[in-house]
Amino acid sequence: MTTLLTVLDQPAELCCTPITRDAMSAENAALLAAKFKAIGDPTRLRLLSLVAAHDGNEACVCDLNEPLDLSQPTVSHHLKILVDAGLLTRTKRGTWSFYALVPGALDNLADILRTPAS
Amino acid sequence: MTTLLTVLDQPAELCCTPITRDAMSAENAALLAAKFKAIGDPTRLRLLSLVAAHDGNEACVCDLNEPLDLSQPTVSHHLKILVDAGLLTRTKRGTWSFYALVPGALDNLADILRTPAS
DNA sequence: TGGTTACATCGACAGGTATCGATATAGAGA
DNA sequence: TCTCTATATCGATACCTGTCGATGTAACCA
Repeated sequence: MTTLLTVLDQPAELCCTPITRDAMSAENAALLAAKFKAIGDPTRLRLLSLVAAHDGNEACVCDLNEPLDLSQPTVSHHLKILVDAGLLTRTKRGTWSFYALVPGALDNLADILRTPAS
Repeated sequence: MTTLLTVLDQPAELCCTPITRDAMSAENAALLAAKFKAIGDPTRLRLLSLVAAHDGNEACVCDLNEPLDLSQPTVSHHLKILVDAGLLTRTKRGTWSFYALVPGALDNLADILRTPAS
């Protein structure tokens, strides 16, 4: 009886009473699924990877468009989904938009997946 | 420059050359996204949680149907997706089907999300 | 053999999503 | 102000997905 899939994250969003054992509530499941769904897409995984590979975990859109072989609106669409999921932040500097990893966001998701004993 | 989102898993599926730094390849992204997509659904997250909450990380379908408030075919559909993603295994004993966590599967996904330095 | 139980599969349908071209917006520079 | 560049948003479309009732299947039991 491992106590898997606990909910420890989302301190920003006022929700999610932590469950340390037993099954996951429907509300927590919905909130977590939204985040995993955001990274459950090849393009968005690559975008996260590209951002993480840059200095300061931050990248300009101009650096993200070319390697993906997708139209600019499509890339912008995926970036918006990652921002809405709380995984990236957007900062505008001049004409350029910079996307950065939200510190700890991916680690929080990792903690949920890790089995204690295993 | 963190070396995030490396690919360490899928030893069973003959694929995925490990990338320890730099951006993720399209092939790895597709394989990983398929797994994250499987857990990117509230019902499937709850199913994983229910299975993990049972002794031996194994549960009978009869124990999984009732707490979800979904039809039996729908639950069966979600379980199949989790099996296809390599996260659960199915074992038939008599009339009953038992689903169990694949050892290490979720931990491998967690490793991919974890940022080294952070 | 026939019935019952447990579960998977099928077919259909509604809603979601990834993608694109076209367009809007907004900042920089002349 | 006018233009150019960078990016977001819009509208449309094709495809995917979650859900259900109906049905198939296989094991157990009488």
